[in-house]
Amino acid sequence: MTMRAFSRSLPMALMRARESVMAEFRPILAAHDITEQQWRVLRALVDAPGGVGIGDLAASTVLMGPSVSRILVALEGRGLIRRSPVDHDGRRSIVAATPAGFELYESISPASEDAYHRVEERFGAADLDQLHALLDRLSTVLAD
Amino acid sequence: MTMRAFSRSLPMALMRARESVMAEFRPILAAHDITEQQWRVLRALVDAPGGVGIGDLAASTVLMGPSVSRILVALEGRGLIRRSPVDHDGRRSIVAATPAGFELYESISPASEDAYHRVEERFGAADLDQLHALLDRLSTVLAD
DNA sequence: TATTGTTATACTCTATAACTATA
DNA sequence: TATAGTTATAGAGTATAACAATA
Repeated sequence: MTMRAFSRSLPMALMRARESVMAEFRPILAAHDITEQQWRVLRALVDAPGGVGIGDLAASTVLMGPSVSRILVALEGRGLIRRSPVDHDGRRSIVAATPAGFELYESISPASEDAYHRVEERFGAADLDQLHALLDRLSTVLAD
Repeated sequence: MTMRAFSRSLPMALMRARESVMAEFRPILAAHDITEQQWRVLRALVDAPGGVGIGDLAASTVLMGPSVSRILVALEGRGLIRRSPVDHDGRRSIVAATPAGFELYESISPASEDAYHRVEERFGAADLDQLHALLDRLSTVLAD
């Protein structure tokens, strides 16, 4: 049985690719004093203007519950998000971006879009579509 | 200009895919009491039996220098790697896996190969090849 | 002076468990 | 009892700067 070379490691390939892409995005986030994980949360909230439950938020951002809790405290402290109680269930709460949160998102978004387009330009739009499709399917078939 | 949906984020897609794949590998590493990053280092060393410089090791494993330093201390403490001085340059050292390091690698490797084959089976060998090709090219075109 | 590698520091996230409040 | 979310804790990595040794 032939051993796969180190470079054929799928997790490594995915990580290297992610690192390469994030190198384009990281300076933008750093300039706005927001971590990658905080940005993931903010994006998820902007994408769901009606608000999201905290458990769902953790799942959609691929973050642990405790991490989400701490991130929400930080974002709340900056006035970027707010929590609302849920009727008939005092355990839950719904999180949503505040106007300031949307504003921060909008101020970061153009540079982020530019970075994405630079990637698209260098890599090719068709290949990028194909890559997205493959990645989504990989995540889907491996999900239990 | 249409906003890309949250789910179209390339870094997110790469991370989700990596998470899905790592879910297959993580229990194997945990069972051998080795972290993901330690495993990356060990694999890199097994892949380069002649040894590698520490700077090159950091680059090839996508780890920071200080992280590599600490990981090497840990692996050295378990007798899995050794350092050798480099002739004519007292600043450098070469790191290589010890027999115990190769042995640990060999004891983990079969389960790791199995996991990879399970992924291949569910995802399709041809698509996996194509994914690898796209990921490698993405990393290449974005490398400065 | 520049380079290789280690050490120091502050911050963040992971991962698990314990805990609180509610259902 | 089970669930949603927070808090506590231990461990590891990120990122940068400072440092020692050597070139």
